[in-house]
Amino acid sequence: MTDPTQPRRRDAGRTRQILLEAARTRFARDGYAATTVRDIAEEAGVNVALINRYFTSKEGLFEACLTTAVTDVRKDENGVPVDGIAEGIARRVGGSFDDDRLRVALLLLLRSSGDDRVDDLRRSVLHAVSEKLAIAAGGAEPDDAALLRAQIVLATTLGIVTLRSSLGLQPLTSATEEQLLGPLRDLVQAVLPGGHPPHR
Amino acid sequence: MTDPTQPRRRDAGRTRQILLEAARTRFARDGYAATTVRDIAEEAGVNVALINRYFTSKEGLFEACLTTAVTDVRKDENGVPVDGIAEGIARRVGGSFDDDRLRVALLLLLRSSGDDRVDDLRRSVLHAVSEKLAIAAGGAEPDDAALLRAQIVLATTLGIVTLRSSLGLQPLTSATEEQLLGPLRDLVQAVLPGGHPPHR
DNA sequence: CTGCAATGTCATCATTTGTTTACTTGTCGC
DNA sequence: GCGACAAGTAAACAAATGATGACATTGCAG
Repeated sequence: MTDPTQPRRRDAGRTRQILLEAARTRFARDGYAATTVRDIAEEAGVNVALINRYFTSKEGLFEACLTTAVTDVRKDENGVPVDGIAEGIARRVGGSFDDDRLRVALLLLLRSSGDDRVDDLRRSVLHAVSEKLAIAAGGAEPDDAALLRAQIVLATTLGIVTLRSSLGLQPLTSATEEQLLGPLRDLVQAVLPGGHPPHR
Repeated sequence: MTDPTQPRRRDAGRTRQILLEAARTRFARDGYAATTVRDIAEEAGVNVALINRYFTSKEGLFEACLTTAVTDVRKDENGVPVDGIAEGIARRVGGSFDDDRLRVALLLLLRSSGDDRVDDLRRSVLHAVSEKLAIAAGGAEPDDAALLRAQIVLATTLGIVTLRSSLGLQPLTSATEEQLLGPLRDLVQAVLPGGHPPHR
């Protein structure tokens, strides 16, 4: 009675991936504590016990999600041209749906499970991102002032993603990539060194 | 055996306030789901059952917290001069400890309990803030483009508060109000109308 | 085909969490 | 003082949650 057209098999790696995917979206959207393992299992269409089988615990699953998010962000960093920082941010926060994975990754970096070690990971990744940003804008090894400016731009990016995805604030949420580009260009040019002279 | 020097009395209003205060900080720091009523009661030094007595439920307590946050934000809006927007933001996100109440209020506006009605409140308040900001910058009734720019500045503000309080990202977290002022002045002047010409 | 390891399911457990109920203690008008 | 009501306490409950172990099923090596 089983459908022979479907190549459905018992594949541990596949269900592991499905679980990871479901967990990523739920953790990113609702946060760690508000997401139950049963929620994740149901969204994945998978038995609850498999979470503990493949990831030891809810904590372990969250850490695995964060690891994939870190990978996504790191991979994305490499595609950043020295110029076009504003364009990159606009695409990342407002881009089409197929870029949604990166937005989920960014949201995940804002979620905490309470585990100190995992929090250190989040912090270090965001710090690395701001460094890359500062270098892309300024060139050389950035000092604290340049890093601070880069982190302010990063704060803008994360703030926009948050307000769009979890608040639905209008018109920000409906703004297209093109509509975001103008303001973001002004912002990046003014805040990061390399544009207009920073101090008057 | 009770200490007569202490004017300690059974004061319903007082314990209600203590509960509210404790709940505000916990909800703002850890989020709704991650905060238990027992946590709040312990931090307040008060019996758990009193939460339900005075606020009906955990939801009710959260709503009360949000109401105080809304009041704080609304009150703060009035003190905003038409110029000095950047100065205001710098003071709000990086100001001395006695201004901490407003930062807690801003964080609370980012926390969700899952209740749609309360979420509408959060949304409407943030929308009102961005409107005030757009008007302070542009003068007249803002169109969508001006509103969008104001909301981007708001996103920056909320992003900075988040990265400082819940991530401890350095050097952003240690930056003083004065150190934040420069970049924020550049940012506000470039993003909001009224500074340099917005489109080149 | 057959055994056996891998994969998945089911039932259940111990805690935690929000809430309620019955009770005790303090406060204040009289 | 005293009694009635307000304020606070303690115990307990039901539901939810993360986790576990025994059992079933699949699929592949031999």
